[in-house]
Amino acid sequence: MATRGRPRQFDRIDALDKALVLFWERGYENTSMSDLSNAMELRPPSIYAAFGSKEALFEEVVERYSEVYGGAIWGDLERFKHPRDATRHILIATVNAFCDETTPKGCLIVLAAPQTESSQSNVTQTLCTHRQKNVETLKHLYEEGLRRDHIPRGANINVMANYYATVQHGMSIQARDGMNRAALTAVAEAAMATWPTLIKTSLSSS
Amino acid sequence: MATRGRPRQFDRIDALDKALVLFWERGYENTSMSDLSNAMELRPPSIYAAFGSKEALFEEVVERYSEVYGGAIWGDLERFKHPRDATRHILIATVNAFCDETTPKGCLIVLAAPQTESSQSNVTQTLCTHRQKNVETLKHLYEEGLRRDHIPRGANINVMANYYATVQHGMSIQARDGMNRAALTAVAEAAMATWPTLIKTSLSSS
DNA sequence: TCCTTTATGTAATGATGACTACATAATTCG
DNA sequence: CGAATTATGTAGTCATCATTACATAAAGGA
Repeated sequence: MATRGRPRQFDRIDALDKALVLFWERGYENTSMSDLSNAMELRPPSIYAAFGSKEALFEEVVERYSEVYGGAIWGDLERFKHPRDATRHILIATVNAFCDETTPKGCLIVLAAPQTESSQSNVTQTLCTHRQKNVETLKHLYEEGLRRDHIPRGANINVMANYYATVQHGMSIQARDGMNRAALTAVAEAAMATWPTLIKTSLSSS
Repeated sequence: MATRGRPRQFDRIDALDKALVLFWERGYENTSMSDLSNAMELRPPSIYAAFGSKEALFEEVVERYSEVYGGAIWGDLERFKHPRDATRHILIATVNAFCDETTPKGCLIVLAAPQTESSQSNVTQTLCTHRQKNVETLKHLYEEGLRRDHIPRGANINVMANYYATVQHGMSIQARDGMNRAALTAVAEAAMATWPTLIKTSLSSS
């Protein structure tokens, strides 16, 4: 894009990834521009020139997080023939991601900002939207399962999607609170044990 | 205690409850002393005289929240003969609490502060401890169930406690994200549908 | 009544927050 | 080379944060 002028003296993606780790560890509010400046090894004007503002930087961090870390969980679900297998993969990949020793525990999308009830900031809106997107992904997965007769007609796929999303969100809290891989795996297996009952339409509501 | 001196001109509990609502809605970091001063209708010196500091005020808020709102969920579980019924009560009472139109959605203990990975503040420590306490309560409930043969020997009660705690934590996120009562109830029922499988010791790990 | 004690209100205080003005450096274009 | 353009570093700006100094008010004890 910009071919004129002094070239940027740092790798934009490298810097973004350093900001990502910081936001992931500490959350949005608890990470200051001063912290970011230190971690990214950049002076504030360079950060502002490259990313615009703290909020815009965070938005980019969330996008990158979705691609890099979300991809391992939500990407390429088509390879699973059965939606049950896809769901199990989602939960197990979640455990793997949340317990990776080289990254902060739990999910940035869930943990980076407390949801304020009133006067929603852009940051909380962004995170909420991303969480909703995952619920939608689950719904589409189960709609496809209905179409292919892997899930019986009459099963409440909204409930199914909400249920597995709820478990996954809860796992972020637990992982950050220190629950280990074995325990989280057991929780994932427990959630999968519900599958046969869940698809049997016995449950009410939307 | 203090019988001498000018008497306090406000109700300490009233003021605490007003602070509670604010912290519940906005979280710890997003609530300033200025906000609190307005909501509590007190000047900062009165707040500091009565509560010590923002952090100490928050600690008291968490205690009161546990008593008032936690009590409806975790209190008096002995009245249930079967741990399954107690667990169902916990989840349904959770839905009722999270969807009460007169209070903020979800749980203060889960939502009031993002868990920072490194350099844990006192606030995040306090909240983490309270969450762990709930897991312990579930464990004791299931230990008692084992003793009374309501849960078969060999069932992994740690997994059970972790699982239901995870679902409950996830429900906070979902409630704050806007999930309605019907949908949350369905999630609670889905979680209860796992019970028969959960007690059948088929699941591994701790 | 006067002294001690505690509470309140006004108005700071110092720290830290996000962000930027400005001078300088490094590049491309003509 | 010189002009235009973009990036960087220094050193700020202004707002807001939690907290408090100080003067005053309201109570009990002697």
